[in-house]
Amino acid sequence: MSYLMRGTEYGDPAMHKAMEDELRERLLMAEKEGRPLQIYCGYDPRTADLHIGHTVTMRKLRQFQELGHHVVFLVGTYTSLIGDPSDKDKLRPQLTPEQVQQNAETYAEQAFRILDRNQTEVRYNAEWLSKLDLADLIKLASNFTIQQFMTRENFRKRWDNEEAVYFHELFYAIMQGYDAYALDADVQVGGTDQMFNIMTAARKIMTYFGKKPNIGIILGILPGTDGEVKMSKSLGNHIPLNTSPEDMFGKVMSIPDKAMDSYARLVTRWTVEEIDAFEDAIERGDIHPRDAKMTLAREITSAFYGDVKAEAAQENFIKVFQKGESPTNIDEVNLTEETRLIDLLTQNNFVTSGSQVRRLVDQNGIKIDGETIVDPLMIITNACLIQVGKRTFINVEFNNNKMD
RNA sequence: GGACGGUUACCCAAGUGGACAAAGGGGACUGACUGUAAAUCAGUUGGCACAGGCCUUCGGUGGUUCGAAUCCACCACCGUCCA
Repeated sequence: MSYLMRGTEYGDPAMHKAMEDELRERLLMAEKEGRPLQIYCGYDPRTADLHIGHTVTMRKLRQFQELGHHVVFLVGTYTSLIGDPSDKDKLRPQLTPEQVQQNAETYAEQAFRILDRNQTEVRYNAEWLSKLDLADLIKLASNFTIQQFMTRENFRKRWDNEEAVYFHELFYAIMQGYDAYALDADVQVGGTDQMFNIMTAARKIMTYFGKKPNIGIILGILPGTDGEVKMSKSLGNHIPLNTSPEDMFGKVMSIPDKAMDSYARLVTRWTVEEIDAFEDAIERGDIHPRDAKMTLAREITSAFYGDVKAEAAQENFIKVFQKGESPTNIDEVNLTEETRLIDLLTQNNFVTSGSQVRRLVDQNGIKIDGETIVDPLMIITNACLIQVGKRTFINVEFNNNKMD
C-alpha cells in the first residue's frame, strides 16, 4: 500500500487518507471479484520528445503492473487536436490527425522503456470522445457548477489576476472525466496539476453514470535540473529520454542536493524502505551527498539504459570529473587538411556559432592536449585532443591521403 | 458592435524618439573553488569579423524622422471592460 501511495501529493492529509482507504477497499473488492484493477493515465501527444518528468506517472503505472493490475496507456488524440490552453500565448499550430498519431506512437515507444509492453493496453480517446454529441456534452456539463471550477486554484489565480480563463478549458476536465468513465477506471494516475480533473471531474462523471468513482493517485511534480521549477523542455532544465547514458548520468549529478529527495521518490524503482533509508542516510550524514547523488544517478540511468550502460556512465563520470581524465567515448573528427579551430568546431556542430567559440576561448574554456587555447583562429595541423568546456571531448585525426 | 490595453531574446519581464544588441530575474554556458556538472563567488549569454567595426533582431507591412523597440497608418493575433 505504501508502495502505491509513494510520491503522492494531495496537499491535504484528509484527502490522502481518503484515497488510501478507498484504494485499500477497492483492492479487496477486486480481489474478491477475482479481477485486476483498471489503472489509467492520460498523455498528451502534442510533443514526442519526452523527458524524465513525463515518466513519473509511468513509473507509478509500472508499479501497479508489477502487482498484476491492468494498465491503460491513454493517448489524448482527441484532446490534443484542440490544443492546450496552458501555453495560450504560443502560436500553436493545429496538429493534423496524422501528426498526432505519429507522435502518439513515438510517445508510447519511449514509454515502453518503463512500462511492460505486454501488459499495457494503449487506447486513444478519440475513440469515444468523437462520438459524443452536443446534447451529451451539455448533460455532462450539467454536473458542474461554475463555482466548482472557480475554486480550482489554477482558475482562481488567473481569475484574480484578470488573466484569461477559456471556456473550452472547462471541457478538458469533462473530457478527462469521460475518459475515466469510458475506461471503467478504478484508479487514475496524474500530477498535481491534474488534481481537479481527476478528483472532481472524473469522480463526478463516473458517479453520474452510476459507476464507482475512480481513485486518484496524485503525484508530485518533478523539478528540473535547477531544482526549483518543474521540469520542462522550454525552460531548458529537462533531462531528455533520448540522450546518452553519460549525459543522463551527468545531468542527474547536476541537480542541487536539495532536489535529491524528489528524484528518489519520483523517478527511481526503489521501494519505500529504500527511499527512506536513502533519505535518512543523507540527513544523518552517513553518506556523502556526492555519493548519494551518484547512487541516484546510477539508478535513474540504469532504469532507462540498463545496468551495464549505467555502470559505464558512472565510471566515465568518475574518470572525467573526479580524476579529470578524458572520457571513454570521445567524438572523432577526421581532417584531411589543416583547419582553423573555429571552423572545426562550428562545422561539426560542436558549438552553435563562431562567436560562441570566441567566447569560450575568452573564458579559457577550450583546451588542446591539455593546453588552454588563447587564439580561436589557431590552425590545427596535427592529431590532437580538443576539450570544449567540461563535457565535450574531440579526438582529431588526420587522414593524410593528401595527394599533393 | 464600442472603449481601452497587450505582442520584446531560451522563459518571465523592463524599456515609450538618440548613450539600445536592448535593464532585471530565471534558465543555460564558462571559470575559480570544491564534495560533483552540489553549494558559493566571478564572468558569458544575436550573428559575422584579427581588429577598428559591420550586419540582423523588440508581432507583420508600410510611413514620419538625420535617427524608431519607442511616433503614425494599416493588418494579424491576444486580453480586459461595456453592450
